[in-house]
Amino acid sequence: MALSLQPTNASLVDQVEECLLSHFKCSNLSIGDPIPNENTLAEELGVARSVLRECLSRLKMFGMIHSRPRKGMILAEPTILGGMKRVIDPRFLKEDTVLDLLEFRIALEIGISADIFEKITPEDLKELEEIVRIGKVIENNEYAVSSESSFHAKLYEITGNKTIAEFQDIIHPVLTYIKKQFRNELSQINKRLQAEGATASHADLLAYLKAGDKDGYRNAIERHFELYRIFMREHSENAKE
Amino acid sequence: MALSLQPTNASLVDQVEECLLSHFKCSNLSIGDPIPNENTLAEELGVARSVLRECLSRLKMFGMIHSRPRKGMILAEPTILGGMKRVIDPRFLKEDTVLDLLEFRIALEIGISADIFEKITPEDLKELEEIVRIGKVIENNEYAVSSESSFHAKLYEITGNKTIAEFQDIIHPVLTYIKKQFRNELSQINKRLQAEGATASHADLLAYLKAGDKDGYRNAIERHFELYRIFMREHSENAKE
DNA sequence: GCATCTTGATTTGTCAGACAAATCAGATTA
DNA sequence: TAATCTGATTTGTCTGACAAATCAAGATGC
Repeated sequence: MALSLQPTNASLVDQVEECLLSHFKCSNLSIGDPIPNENTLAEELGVARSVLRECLSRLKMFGMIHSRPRKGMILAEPTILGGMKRVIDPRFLKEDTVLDLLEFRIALEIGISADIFEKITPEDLKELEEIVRIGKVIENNEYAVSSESSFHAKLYEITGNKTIAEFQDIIHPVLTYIKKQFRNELSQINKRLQAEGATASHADLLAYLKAGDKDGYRNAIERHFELYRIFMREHSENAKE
Repeated sequence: MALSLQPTNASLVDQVEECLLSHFKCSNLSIGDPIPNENTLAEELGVARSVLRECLSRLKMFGMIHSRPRKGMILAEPTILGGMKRVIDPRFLKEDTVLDLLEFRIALEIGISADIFEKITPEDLKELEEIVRIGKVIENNEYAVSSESSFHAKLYEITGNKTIAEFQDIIHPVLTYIKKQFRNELSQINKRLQAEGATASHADLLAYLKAGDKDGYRNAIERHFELYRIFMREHSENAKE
């Protein structure tokens, strides 16, 4: 084991982090393998245990290292979005970033259309029907928000892709924030769209899913999000002035 | 300021992290605002400075806190994907996760089609042309990989969405890993697809972009990734057996 | 001989205190 | 008034200590 820090002007913790990560990458360690104890690592790196522990603490945040007293530390699979979850909060982010995330999320949901059609089962359709049914019953109610989110969460779940599903879950607070923060603008645009008959409800989406109409669905899901697309366009134009 | 830790069985650092984050969320602090110095914070939380520093170190990793000697610490906007960047490496991840990321990335790129058509400029088209031209010249060369990635990076850039562009950048090593790791399977599938004429090259995609043919582009981009879709399908079927 | 208990060692988790380096504010001096 | 010096403050790093948990092995009792 050759752990040596590159001389930079970065803090020791940053250097140690980089060194440890690259060491783990190169040393063919796999998940579950034990790693040396803190004193050994600190000594080999030539830093104090406190510095090493700050670095280990970062890695533990990602689930990349598990530690138990006396048992020592082992490598584990990092939860890719685990760290992100902590800092994604509209209160921490600039408006630009929040809108970027909205666009990100919409693009992702449109992009999974093909995956959905490939993997959807009759059971999934039943669940979606139930969600839509409940959503209609409690329309204009506070619970409509929960129905809204369960519908989309279910779509993500159908892909069978844990990372995508987790992403949708993490980004959820951003969406509720946007809906609340820009309620007036959104509602105005929505009225215009509904007057034109250019909207697509969950029921419409479900109908295309049941019919197996992939192209129909794809157009509908784009219409479903057209509200936000227009909002973002108008909002960025207003911001320019 | 009322910083109190909830009694749990989590480590002190985890508790402090949660407490600090929720405190920052609730206390209407905005970007650039100074936060108390380490000794004060540690005292108010009732923990040692080392524990607090482990927590601050985590937050610094996300760029959420900037600190300079003597000047103290200030709040900053976290870089959402900053932490992710460090741990996304195929060597750390299980195969399932790597394939999830591939699917994630493909879905995202398909999903941004509408955004691209909305925002693309003549200059963008010129750049894409140049990238495609270079890619053809050096076909079957090691530099083809670099052309491949610049083409897609450019597409992401056109969206004007920093978060999406950064995501593409971060996930890039995963793709090169997959191409290398599953070269044989991919090449077999590719031959079959090319025999059927079911592929779509960068030149094809560019042609649709230049023609402003949105539907054509969308179909082409799906064909462009069909190779990976088939691979994932076959791979997961093989894994079942 | 076997099961149980005790003891000691190891490792992480937490704490306390110290000093260096950088930087700022204010006093001092030319 | 301008430049310099001094001291204080804050982060960055180091050292040492102890508690708690756990495991291994030896000791003890039957």
